[in-house]
Amino acid sequence: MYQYRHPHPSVTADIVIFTLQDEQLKLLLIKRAVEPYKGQWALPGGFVRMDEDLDAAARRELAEETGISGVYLEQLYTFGAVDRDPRERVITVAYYALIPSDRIVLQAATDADEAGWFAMDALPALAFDHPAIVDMARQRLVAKLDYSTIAFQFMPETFTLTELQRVYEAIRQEVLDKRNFRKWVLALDQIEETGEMKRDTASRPAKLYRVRDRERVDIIK
Amino acid sequence: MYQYRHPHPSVTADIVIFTLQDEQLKLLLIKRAVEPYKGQWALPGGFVRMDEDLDAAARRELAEETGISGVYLEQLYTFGAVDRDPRERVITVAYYALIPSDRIVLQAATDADEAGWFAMDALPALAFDHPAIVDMARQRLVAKLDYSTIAFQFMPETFTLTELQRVYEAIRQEVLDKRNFRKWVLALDQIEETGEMKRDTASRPAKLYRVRDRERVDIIK
DNA sequence: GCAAAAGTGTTATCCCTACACCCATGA
DNA sequence: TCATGGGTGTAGGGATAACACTTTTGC
Repeated sequence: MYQYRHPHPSVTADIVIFTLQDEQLKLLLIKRAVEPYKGQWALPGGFVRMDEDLDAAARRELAEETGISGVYLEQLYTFGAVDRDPRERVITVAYYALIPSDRIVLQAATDADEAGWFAMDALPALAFDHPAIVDMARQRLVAKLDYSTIAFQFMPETFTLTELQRVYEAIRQEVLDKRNFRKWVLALDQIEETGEMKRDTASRPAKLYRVRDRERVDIIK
Repeated sequence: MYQYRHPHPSVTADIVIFTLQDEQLKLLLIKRAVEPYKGQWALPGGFVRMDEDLDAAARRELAEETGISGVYLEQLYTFGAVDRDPRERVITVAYYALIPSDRIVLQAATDADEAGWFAMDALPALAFDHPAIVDMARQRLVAKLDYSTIAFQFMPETFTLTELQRVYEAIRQEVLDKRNFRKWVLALDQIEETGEMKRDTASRPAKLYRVRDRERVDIIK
């Protein structure tokens, strides 16, 4: 048992895990195996251990749910309403992560019945205050499209300009002008031609590009 | 005594309290009365109570240190490195607040020896990881100048356009063109003439303005 | 009348937007 | 040869940036 002179809250890390699949923005949810909200869908997350930093806790949860590491992860906001968990005071540090579309294979879930990808416009009912967390994450992502290179984090190793444009269109929910998009994205000077072509389609082959510095997300403009 | 099956961290709320004084961006620090870092300057802050939301904890600390309420307050980031406090695991939810320049009179400090305003370019050594918190708060503030009306939160009830310009210049650390600044700020349609003039100076009187909706911080552009 | 700060417009440049047709390939 | 998506340039409009002199007051 652990004893304290004053009451302490629990602290968890929850993660909004985004990816793009079928030209749709999707996120990973798990079905809760225990009360409260047993059987409902929720964000992956869990308690922050005493010997790990907040970012490390988020990365660990991400790895446990998806088997994925080395992706973009950013702290979103901390939610701490007194009654957000019916059992006890739980403060959650929310993160969001972006998964390249070629790495979305899920491994067997660990502490949940099931896990699955859901399109943003067809989400099931969510447990706790998770709807508010998801909503803030979506807003942050949309905002960052405009002033950072965050969208590249969704792309596989190589990709065509049209594929990249579809990513922007899916997140911003609007169609973009092809010529203007290409001028803009090339002017960013963040992607380069690989020299290869994408040949599998039944039309003219498209040039393949790669991101110059995959690790880095720049603030632009 | 409070007992738990698993260890729990402490959670605090720390606040970076900004104001403008003598055309300088300043922040409020308190001198620590207890170990660790006894006698060093630090951000105001304290434990989040079990029955108060995070924002409420920040507002309470702000009121205790300054006697001020009803000002702009925003969550900044949550800092939770394992060893950021030498005593025990302490996770802090950092906030920043903006105080109008005519409300900076401090009341007697409660749980600190002393409190004082320090110019950003002449800060003393700070306790814990507070330098990193202050740095992030300054960056957030500078960024928000560009895309929100946050700077109005520093202004007193009425003010001249030149006084407003000095605020932007102090935060951005650069001089701005008078004509362009006036065109820009008036086009925002957020301030209006009071009809009064500022007469106390030994030069031509200046028109006084007020903020249309003092409560609100708009995202612009 | 002089010092000190307030107030005021125009022009050039850059960036963003709108817009339509030809090209290379596989079937 | 046809269907499919790939690839390309220009012109107009709006916003931003540079820039200097006159006005009003107190002393």
